[in-house]
Amino acid sequence: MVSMKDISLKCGVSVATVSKAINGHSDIGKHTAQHIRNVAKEMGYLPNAAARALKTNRTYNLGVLFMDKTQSGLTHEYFSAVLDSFKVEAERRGYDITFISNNLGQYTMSYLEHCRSRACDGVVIACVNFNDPAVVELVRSEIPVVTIDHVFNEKTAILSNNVQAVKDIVTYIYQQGHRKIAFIHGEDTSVTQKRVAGFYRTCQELGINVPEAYVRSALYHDPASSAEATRALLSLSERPTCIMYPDDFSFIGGRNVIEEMGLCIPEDISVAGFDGIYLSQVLQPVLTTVRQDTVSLGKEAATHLITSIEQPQIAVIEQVMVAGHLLPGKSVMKI
Amino acid sequence: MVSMKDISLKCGVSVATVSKAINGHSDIGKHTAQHIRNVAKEMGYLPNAAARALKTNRTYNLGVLFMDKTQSGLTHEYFSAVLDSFKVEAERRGYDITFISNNLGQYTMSYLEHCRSRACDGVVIACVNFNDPAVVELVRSEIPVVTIDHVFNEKTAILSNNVQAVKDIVTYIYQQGHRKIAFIHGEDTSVTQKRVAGFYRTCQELGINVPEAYVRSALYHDPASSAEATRALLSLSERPTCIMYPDDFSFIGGRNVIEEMGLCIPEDISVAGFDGIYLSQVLQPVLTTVRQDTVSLGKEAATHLITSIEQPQIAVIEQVMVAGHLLPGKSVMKI
DNA sequence: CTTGTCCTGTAAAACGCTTTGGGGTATACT
DNA sequence: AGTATACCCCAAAGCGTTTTACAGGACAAG
Repeated sequence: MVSMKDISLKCGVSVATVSKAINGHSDIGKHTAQHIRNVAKEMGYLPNAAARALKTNRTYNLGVLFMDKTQSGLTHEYFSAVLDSFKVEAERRGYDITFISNNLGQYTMSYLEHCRSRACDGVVIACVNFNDPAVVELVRSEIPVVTIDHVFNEKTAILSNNVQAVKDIVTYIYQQGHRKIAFIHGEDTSVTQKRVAGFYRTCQELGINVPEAYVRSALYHDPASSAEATRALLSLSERPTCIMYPDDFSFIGGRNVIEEMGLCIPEDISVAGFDGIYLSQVLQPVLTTVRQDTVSLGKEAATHLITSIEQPQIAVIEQVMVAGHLLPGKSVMKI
Repeated sequence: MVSMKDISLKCGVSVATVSKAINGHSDIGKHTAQHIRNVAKEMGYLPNAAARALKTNRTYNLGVLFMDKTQSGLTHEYFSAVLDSFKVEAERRGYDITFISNNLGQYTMSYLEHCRSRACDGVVIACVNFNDPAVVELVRSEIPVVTIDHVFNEKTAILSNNVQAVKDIVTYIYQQGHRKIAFIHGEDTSVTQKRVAGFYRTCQELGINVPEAYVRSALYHDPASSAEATRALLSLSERPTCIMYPDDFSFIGGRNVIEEMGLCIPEDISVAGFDGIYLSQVLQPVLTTVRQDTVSLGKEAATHLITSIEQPQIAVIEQVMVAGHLLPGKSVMKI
């Protein structure tokens, strides 16, 4: 590996000069600086990230804490999409990303310790159990953090506007003429709470009565539990005319039950999903759902994190709302 | 951040001694070593990865090159699953993982340059265009590399046994009594070639005649193209009794067409997928498919990569086959 | 001619760690 | 007692950068 020393030798200048030339400091003559840069490129010079990090305490490395109960936030399409967008923006700004975990080799280290040992410049947290003490420790630390879909008072949060999204889709369903709308929600998280609240409030605003039996609990990303909830809803004496699912994927479970009972979507029963994943748009009929803007979520997260790293003075703790986007589909019938 | 120097001061020994004690070198007295380790833990010491890397030229960082045409290998369930398993094994062995891309900030650097600048100890490559000169450059470099689902002569490859997998599922379909089996394959890649070859060979071994019209081309992960292929197959004068799809997800497109034509799976037409993703197992009827063992693929990749890093003398360039696993499902009818 | 100022460039220290090459001290062996 | 042998431990160099403090020269102003 060619180092600054090699360049300095070839150019007949000191390493200090090389460093400054490469980093564009102003106290090196234009001519010399350009020459040094040319030679550097020619020799295939690459900055040694470790050395730079050691000296400056900046690694240009962002930590990513992504994990769900099954230990794999990665296989969840919504989160992979957010992560992917985060990655793109981070790289555009010159940052690499590294996964944070709590066990490296024989060591068992906390998330915070892992970040510190790798000297991450900042961390994005999503898709984890936000009550985990190890997560809380990280959030309370001195390391810049942004969270996705969860608010901690001390750090910036990027939030999908779940309340608005639910409102939009419920309103749409209402406009299609539905008055008996059932809502299957996921397990208890802050996101779920927002959605449930949004559902009740919107119904109230629209003057829809919501029988207790119309609101049921299931699990995210788990068609089986949604299937069960669907079965319960369809066996009510007063059936809903439209069922909303925790997410597009879970809907598959509901769909199975509906077909099993010989009912047709949307003629006999209307349905709606949440997330707007690829799958939802290739189903027949196309699922009515609301797309979470994963691209913006990831990008906003990266932007805010990097700002709070590079310009701590202007960085503000805030909650950034990212709007969803209704995808009408064909699964809610006009009645 | 507490450093070895702080510990050395507190313990009244030299930093050299601290380093050796912490790294378990044998030439430090048992008693002293233990004491130093205790103090280190007590003071919350964490090794500085950058300093260590600078000195030893080992970062305990593995590069991951994952990307498809849409710039996001991440949102592809098969690859995310492989990556996730890779990550788990790498972390267990004490390695972090970092994504490799070709643009960091204003710099545009090749993959190889990126790896070198970050001093990755090794790289795993999957889900990319293996003809890309930048990828080839990386593969030909001095950096340890393993590839997934593609063979380069100079590096170890981890391969899902596509030939065997196709053979297994075709044989199963045959045993269910089918003789008119159609095969929709994905775009032309080495994986596709293996599968197509496996299909033809198995059919030949079983004595099945395969009309040219029964083998059709579509795209991976693209229900629309599979839908089209399905339409073509179903409009043949001599319809196949079973259709095999490029992957489980694409099958959704075929399924739509089949339902649209008022046909039932599997009574009127049998179908089979490939991959064994979660979705395939929650569809009704459960899809007959072959699960690619993503966990083993990721784990093997990590294991081989780390071995070739840590024990270059015993590491051998080889092709590791990972067997698939038939999931019979209910979508192929006994006839 | 002196002083001050700008402009370029340099020397050297420091970041935190690992490792080489001894150097003491105690124990064992002649 | 003298010498060899372990056994512990240390000093210092060096990994590739960045940065501070400063030096030399040119030039303008006084």
